[in-house]
Amino acid sequence: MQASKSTNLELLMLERATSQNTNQWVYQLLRTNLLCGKVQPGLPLTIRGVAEALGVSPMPVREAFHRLACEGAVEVKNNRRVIVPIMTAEKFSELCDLRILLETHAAQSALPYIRDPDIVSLELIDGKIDEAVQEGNVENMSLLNQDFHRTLYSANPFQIVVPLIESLWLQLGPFSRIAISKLEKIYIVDRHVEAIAALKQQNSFALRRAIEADIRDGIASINSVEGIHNYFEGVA
Amino acid sequence: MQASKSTNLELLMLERATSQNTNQWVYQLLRTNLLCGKVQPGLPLTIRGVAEALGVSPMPVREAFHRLACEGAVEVKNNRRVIVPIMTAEKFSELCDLRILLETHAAQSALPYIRDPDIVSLELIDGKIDEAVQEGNVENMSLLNQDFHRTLYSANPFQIVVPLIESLWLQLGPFSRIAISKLEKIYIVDRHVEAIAALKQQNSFALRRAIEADIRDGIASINSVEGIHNYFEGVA
DNA sequence: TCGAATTTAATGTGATCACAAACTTTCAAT
DNA sequence: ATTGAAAGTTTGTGATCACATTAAATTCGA
Repeated sequence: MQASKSTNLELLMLERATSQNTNQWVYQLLRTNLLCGKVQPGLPLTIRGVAEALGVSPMPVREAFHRLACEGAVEVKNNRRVIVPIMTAEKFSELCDLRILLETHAAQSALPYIRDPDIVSLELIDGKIDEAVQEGNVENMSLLNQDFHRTLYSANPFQIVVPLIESLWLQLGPFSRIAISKLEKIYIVDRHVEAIAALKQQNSFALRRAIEADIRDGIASINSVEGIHNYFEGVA
Repeated sequence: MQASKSTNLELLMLERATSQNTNQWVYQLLRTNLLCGKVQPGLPLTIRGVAEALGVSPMPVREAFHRLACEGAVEVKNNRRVIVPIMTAEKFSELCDLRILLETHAAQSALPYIRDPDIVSLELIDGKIDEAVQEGNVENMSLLNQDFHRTLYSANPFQIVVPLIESLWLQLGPFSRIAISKLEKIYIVDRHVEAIAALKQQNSFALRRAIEADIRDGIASINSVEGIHNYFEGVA
């Protein structure tokens, strides 16, 4: 009768699209929860625990774990226990460097392919972000922000880099969520508006600057959190 | 009695380390075969086919396929058929750009952590590469070359980037193999030696230049292959 | 003889099960 | 009370199976 001991697992539920099979649904659901930081670093995950929580057999969960592990989204310990990785200062620094490196490249590669409908989409997303900010909906803020960036980079039909970037987001997600939740208020210089302006002007340099500033702003606000360094490494 | 029709599948076999379980063994084996290009683009892969070839149940193969798919190493078609992806000119160009971007970054990030034993390891690997070149062993050439780069970048204990780079290698592997096999003779300016020299001097700029040159040499030799463009996209 | 429809085979998916490794708890001995 | 081993539980792994979907082969009709 006792449910799986895999701690109290709170997951953001997602509708299961009719087209996607159980594998994909479970994977997407876990992925989304990691991206928006719904699960906290250090949280142990068990196959049977998640399977019960989702009402599926252990099989799709097992596969999802392995896929997420190879993206660095979860960590398989020597004991073959799976946990949400714990952030270190060095990892955080490296992840931020790589975000800037890859995302500025992705933005510039996408620029020649940007058309008016793309810009409309981006402005739509940016509007939704404002709503999420006003509502204080942190999960949506994260997910929509990622949506903005992904939409921009994906304008390049030959892009290879988005999956790499998403891997970085996955590794940053749970930690970032902690930091953001501790932010008193979220001050925003809307770099997205700057980016959209650069797109309209086909100004590659301004685009790079806007994207880099956007990322750096996010990093800065995380670093500004009082006592954030306590969340590096030392979690029980 | 009829064996699985998944074409004539020739795989480079790997010893199964006592420590690794079936999952890991199958994954590593397929991964290595993709990295060194032992399997050719467009080749359809079936779970049961590979499982029979390896003498394991379909389960570990299924998991390996999904993991490789999320690394971009294999492609899951709409019919949920799995094939080795076919290269396009645009993908190739983008993959090369990303290699330079990420690997020069990785090298420079690793530089401060390089110690004498690391250099010894690199020189050892470089020696083995020369052997492989003289033997004309293309698989070993690829694998050892990757080994050299991976060893260099991994000197940084906080590196995040190696899995991203390996994803690029995986996508380039099968295509590169075709190109290399068509090369009359392999001319080599040994950029590895230049890189090692830069490491010894702790010369960050020279290191970046050597790594970039090494990658560009590889690209150039692929592009120099007569009629290589026929292997873009149009494979039956 | 060729093409469309039906049948047959093959394939991926997801669930269940048996097993071994790892972790917890229990209990006795110092 | 503390330490140690042993029993019990939980967990990941890998194999097998039933089912739905898709590809291939065969058959039937024009």
